[in-house]
Formats: sequence, structure tokens, C-alpha cells
Amino acid sequence: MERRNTIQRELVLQAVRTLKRHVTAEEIFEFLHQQHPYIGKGTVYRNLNILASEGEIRKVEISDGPDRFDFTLKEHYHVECICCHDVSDVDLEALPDLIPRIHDHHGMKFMGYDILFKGLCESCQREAELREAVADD
Amino acid sequence: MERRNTIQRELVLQAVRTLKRHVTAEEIFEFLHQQHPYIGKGTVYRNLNILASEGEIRKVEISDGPDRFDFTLKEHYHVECICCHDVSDVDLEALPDLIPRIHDHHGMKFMGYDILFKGLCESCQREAELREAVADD
DNA sequence: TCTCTGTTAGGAACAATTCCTATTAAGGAG
DNA sequence: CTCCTTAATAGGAATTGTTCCTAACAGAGA
Repeated sequence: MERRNTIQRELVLQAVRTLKRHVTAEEIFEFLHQQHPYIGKGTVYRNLNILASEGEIRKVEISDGPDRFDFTLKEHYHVECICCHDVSDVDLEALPDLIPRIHDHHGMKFMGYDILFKGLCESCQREAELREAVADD
Repeated sequence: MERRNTIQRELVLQAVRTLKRHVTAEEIFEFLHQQHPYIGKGTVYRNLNILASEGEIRKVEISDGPDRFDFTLKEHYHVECICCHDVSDVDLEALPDLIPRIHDHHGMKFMGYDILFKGLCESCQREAELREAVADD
């Protein structure tokens, strides 16, 4: 009796696959709540994390906002817009492994690292230009 | 009338400098609250962020926990213990700049990136070994 | 089918942070 | 120096994001 198949878990998985990428737990909850008013937030959070730990979906931790979930399993990096906080994928040449570059371990056993890029998306750039133009007159 | 000097701001700055590195806003609050029971949490959060944006202290954003604040301004990276969530400094050879390695911008203007290393600290390693030894008998 | 076991659901509780409004520091006028 | 005006600030209320707790229930075996 290891893992039970519940309607809720299946619903959460389908929602991640249906919605666009990089959704928050809150967005999944809102989406499911429309069709299934009795589903709880705790259920959504728990199942998202279980699915992520089983490797069925990918969890993207954002330092200054809620975690995002993504149905793609392929390894890739993310950029967060510093203005609207939208997250998108980054295409990057293979990185050199950073772990061997670490000196002075202080006994710490290094396991990996997260990289999150920061930037300004196209529409926020346009808005910023618009605001500058208004400020100029 | 741009920036006001308040007792609270000075207290927050002194607290960051007095306490050991990588303290959370909560820890600063607790520390100050002992001497100054009427200081509010909002005040601590706001002043930490103001001081960080002015460059007087450094803010370290942690994806799976509260932000940390550090009095050192020197550029360096951090490791978080995946077990006890303690944060410490990493000594690393200079990294190649990652921004030129990005392909396919999709109109995004890249500004920088955060790297957070993950690992297991010495005392958590010892505890893990101890638990294994107990499980073996 | 019935019982037993341990996973799960849902909402309550908690933690981290932001927001709102009365207060107050700073600057200028008298 | 004192009063007045203005906008930054303080403190706590409110909000947001996530975890925890207990009753409910899925699945396995008798």
C-alpha cells in the first residue's frame, strides 16, 4: 500500500498539463476550484510536491515569489521578469560544472545548485519606454 | 525631504552588524524586540529592504525559506544546507559570465542571475550517519 | 464482504511579507 | 526659535503562500 490513486491527484496532474507552463499552485487551485469547489488548497500543494518528487512534473523554486510548476521534464533554466514576475525558459549553452570550482568546503558536502536569471520581458520593456516618454514632456 | 534618519533604521542596521551573518528578518525582529518592544515587524522588513537597496547591507534570497541579510558587501555565493536550512558562504573561482551564453532571447533583456548552492553541512552529515548506524542493527 | 493499515483530503493554522493610515522628522516661513 | 507643511516612516492589520492535523477513505488481505 504505497501510493493511492485518487481523483484529486489525477486532476492536479491534468491541470498542470492543460495550463500553460510555469503556473503557481494558486493558479492550479483556482482552475480546479471552478469545476470542483470542494478541492482544498492543501491537496493541490501536496499533490504538486508529490508529483514533482516522483518526477512527473518539475518544480521551479523562485526566490522572490511563489513556486512554479511545469510539465516539461527536460533540464533547462529559467528567467524571471523583475517587473511582472513572469517566468520563461532560457536556452543556454551547456554550463561548466560549478561544483569542482568550489574551494574551502568547511566540511560542507555540495550536492547541486539552482540558477535563476533575472531580466525584463518585452512587454515590460515597452511599458518602461512609454513611461519615460511621458516623463520627458 | 528624501531620506529620514530614524532611530528604528539605525537600530536595524546595528542589529545586522551585531548578529552573525545570514540572519532572517524574523531574527532581527526578535533581537530588537527584546530591547524595544514597540518596534514593528513591518519596520524591520522595510528598513532591511531599504538598507539593501542603498547598498548598506546585502540581501540573500532563498527560494525555499525566508530571505537572509548580511553585512558583508563583498560579492560571494551562498550554500544552503538542504537539511537544517542554514546558509553559509562559498569560496568559488571566478565564474565565466553566463549572460553571453544565452541563445534565443525571445525579446527578454537579461540583467543578471542568482546562484544558490545546495548541500549538507557537517553536523547534518554526522546526524545522517548516526541514523544510518541505528537503522543497521 | 469486512477489517485493518497507512495514505490522503480539506481546512485550520502558521509563517513570511506587504499594505494602510496615523505619526513624525525635516525643511522652510515667519 | 516656533509653527506649519509635506512626505517618509512606524506599527500593526491584512494578505499571501505553505504546512500541519485529523477524519475519511483506498487498497490489501482474511
